[in-house]
Amino acid sequence: MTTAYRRKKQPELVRRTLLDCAATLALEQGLAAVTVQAVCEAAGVTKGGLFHHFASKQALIDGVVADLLEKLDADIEAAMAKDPVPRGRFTRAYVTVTLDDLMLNQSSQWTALYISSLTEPSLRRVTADWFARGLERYRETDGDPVLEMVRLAADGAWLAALLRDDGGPMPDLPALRARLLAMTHTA
Amino acid sequence: MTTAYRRKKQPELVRRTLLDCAATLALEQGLAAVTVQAVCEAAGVTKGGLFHHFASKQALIDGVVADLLEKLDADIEAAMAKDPVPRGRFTRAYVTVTLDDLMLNQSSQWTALYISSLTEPSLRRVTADWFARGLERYRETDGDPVLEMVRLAADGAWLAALLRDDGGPMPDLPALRARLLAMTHTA
DNA sequence: CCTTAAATACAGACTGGTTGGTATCTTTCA
DNA sequence: TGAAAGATACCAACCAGTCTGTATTTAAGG
Repeated sequence: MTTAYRRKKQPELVRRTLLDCAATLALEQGLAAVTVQAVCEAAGVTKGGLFHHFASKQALIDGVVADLLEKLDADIEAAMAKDPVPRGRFTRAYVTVTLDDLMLNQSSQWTALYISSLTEPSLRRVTADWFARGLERYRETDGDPVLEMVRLAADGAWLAALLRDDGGPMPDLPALRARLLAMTHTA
Repeated sequence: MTTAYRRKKQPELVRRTLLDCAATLALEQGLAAVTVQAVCEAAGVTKGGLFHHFASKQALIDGVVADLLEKLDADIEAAMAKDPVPRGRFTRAYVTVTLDDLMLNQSSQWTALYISSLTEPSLRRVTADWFARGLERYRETDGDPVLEMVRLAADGAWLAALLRDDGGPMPDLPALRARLLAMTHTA
């Protein structure tokens, strides 16, 4: 870890690396494995370095979750921009973003971390707010109970993907995706 | 904690209490709050007592999850016994048990703990096995993609319920239940 | 039935290791 | 040169787990 003196200083990159390593640790070894020391080691930085960027471990975790939700927001809005039909637009974007990510990576970057965040009451609040905001913003076009059910099914698929690597059953994602999207038009 | 000498010894009840307290702690304060000391204190027992009943902390957690899945199995089989129609029977039982529990308790006994178990890779395997077993056993009557989607939606509702207490949006459960059950018949 | 001894069910202090966090120093860059 | 970036050493708190001791049950023998 004495290497960081020699390499060119890129604080923004170090910060990102710390966030990524924390997320990866949570994903691969569980939330309990996300210790400050472990994150530092994975990122090739010492504790002094980490605490220079983040005031506390909680700040680091909060940063990871904030990053996660921010990226999710951006992806959803990008998907919505391509959709000309107002009705169910948000739901389609939600389904698309969710399932496409599950299909691309055999281990979703977010899924495990997102689930982890649900176990910690403080982070639960952040996540709950995110959902409440999204629902309220698009209530007029996506308030239909059928659309709500479609989104719930996408969440369920998200959940199932968590268990995929451990031998859990996995639905046919492309077929599920097509079915859910079709339901948003017939509603 | 010197009280346990005076009170009548009921090892089976103490064991149950320890399991319940561990589950409650995970639910209300997050998985990180489930320390051996905290569980002991909540159960009115010292560490010596806890480690008399459980060989390790992991054994305690495993016991909690095993209890959870066992009860879930029993509830599902009871619901299936009342259903005369073979096709989709398992899915209907799954939906019924899941949503009825969510509707009864404002904070489901299992939900948080079940989610917590997903963050720990070792417990993830147990849960994945449970799902795989259930799916394989009832593949003939409940293998239809529509039924699968119905179960996923129930899982999604389960997830949403976790966020309910923190201000998250909550679907109309009775309506959702009716809709999902109806879909198992038209499939 | 009463006594007694083994087995069970806990109490409570203690330990080695790990945790998040801090204080201080060194290097790099503008 | 001065401020940012990071290293190193260190600490108090806390963790799971162990050890030894004590009270309570249980069961056998008389």
